Amino acid sequence: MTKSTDGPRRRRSPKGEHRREEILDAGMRIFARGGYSSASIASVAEEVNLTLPGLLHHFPTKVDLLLAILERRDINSLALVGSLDGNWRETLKGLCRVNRANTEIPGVVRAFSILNAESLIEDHPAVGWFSTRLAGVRERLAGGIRRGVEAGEVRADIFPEDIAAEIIGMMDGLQVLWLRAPGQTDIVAIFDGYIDRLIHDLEVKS
Amino acid sequence: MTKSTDGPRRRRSPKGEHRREEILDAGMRIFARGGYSSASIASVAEEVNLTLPGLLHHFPTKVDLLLAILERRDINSLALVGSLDGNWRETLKGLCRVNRANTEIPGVVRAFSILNAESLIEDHPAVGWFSTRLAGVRERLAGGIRRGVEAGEVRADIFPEDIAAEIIGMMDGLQVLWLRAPGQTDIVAIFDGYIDRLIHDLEVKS
DNA sequence: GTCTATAGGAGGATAGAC
DNA sequence: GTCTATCCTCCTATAGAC
Repeated sequence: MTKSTDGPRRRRSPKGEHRREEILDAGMRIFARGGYSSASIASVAEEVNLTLPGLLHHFPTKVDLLLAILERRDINSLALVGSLDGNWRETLKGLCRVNRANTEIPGVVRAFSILNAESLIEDHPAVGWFSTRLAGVRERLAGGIRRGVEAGEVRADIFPEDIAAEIIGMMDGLQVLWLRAPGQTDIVAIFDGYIDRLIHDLEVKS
Repeated sequence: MTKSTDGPRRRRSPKGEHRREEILDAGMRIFARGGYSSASIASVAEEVNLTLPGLLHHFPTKVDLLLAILERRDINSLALVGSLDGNWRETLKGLCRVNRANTEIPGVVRAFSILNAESLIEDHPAVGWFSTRLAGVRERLAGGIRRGVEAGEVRADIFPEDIAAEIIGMMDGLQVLWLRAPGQTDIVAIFDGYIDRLIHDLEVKS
């Protein structure tokens, strides 16, 4: 009853909790360099000055480590997801802010870009997470656009789900281009320009 | 002088040449399932009813096999690249045709989507190929749009390189979404709709 | 909570016969 | 051109001491 209740909180000692966070940070860095399958958890252990068994005490398997990293990302991005519920124009502008903020954390973007494609592999441990996440973001985005249609602000001859998929595809695709050639890709200007045109095209002409 | 001249042609026996093609096809299928690093060349050998050393006779290392697959893709896509040189509107419509044709070969799209992101990894054997390819396609695309500007058909206040990057990002990103949820993503309709709006937005208003 | 030591397995590549 | 047999390296994970 004291240990088997594995809720989101209720962790061990403060020191262990701190170690846990360190390991998650290091894991993110390692996965950012090589994705999941080609990365070794031994290198993660090395990054935090632990031996391999020492690390495995906190995360029994490599999959556990990956899922913990993904889970933490979910929690951290709740604030951003919250911004998907207001006015449709604000929603799209919010995505521009997310995109801009992402340029400050290329390591995180890198890890998730690689993991995103890698999770297309059958039986990859992250398939579930990315599928669920995609469905959720797409539904929220489509919902925002749909409310714009219902409010008479957005053209009624478009499909909100398709527009949502288009936007997500653009964000993800641009990130890969940006990571490959950062100096030649002004991802902020490109995405802002795209969203500006999209807003203009979606608006009901007055 | 007879063997050391390793030009693009000049292969061994007809039977060997046939085997070579079989192996490349099988390699594509295997990489489509798991990308490069998590795939084993032994499974490729199994697909063509060869032992591992038997396969390594044709491609000495795993990297050689990967590069041969990429090289062949280059040759096969020359026809498509050729279509990037005409009128800017036709160029963009040509991309729609490529996108539509891609829905017929999900295996190839899958392999290249995974490899594309995987090659972001430092020292990945495919970095060079994807970098060169991206630079080439982007330059050709931007060139087409630039000629549209010079012809007075396209607005002069846009950056052709940025628009080119935007389009490539959209194509690549949509492919990942489509591969993850094929039934819920009408990639042809979405990309066609995007290109239609883009053409409209780029046109100089008359 | 962290260590040493080690089991156990998979994958890439080579040597040499046919 | 294809095989059998083998080597070596790297990785995940476990056992058990401190």
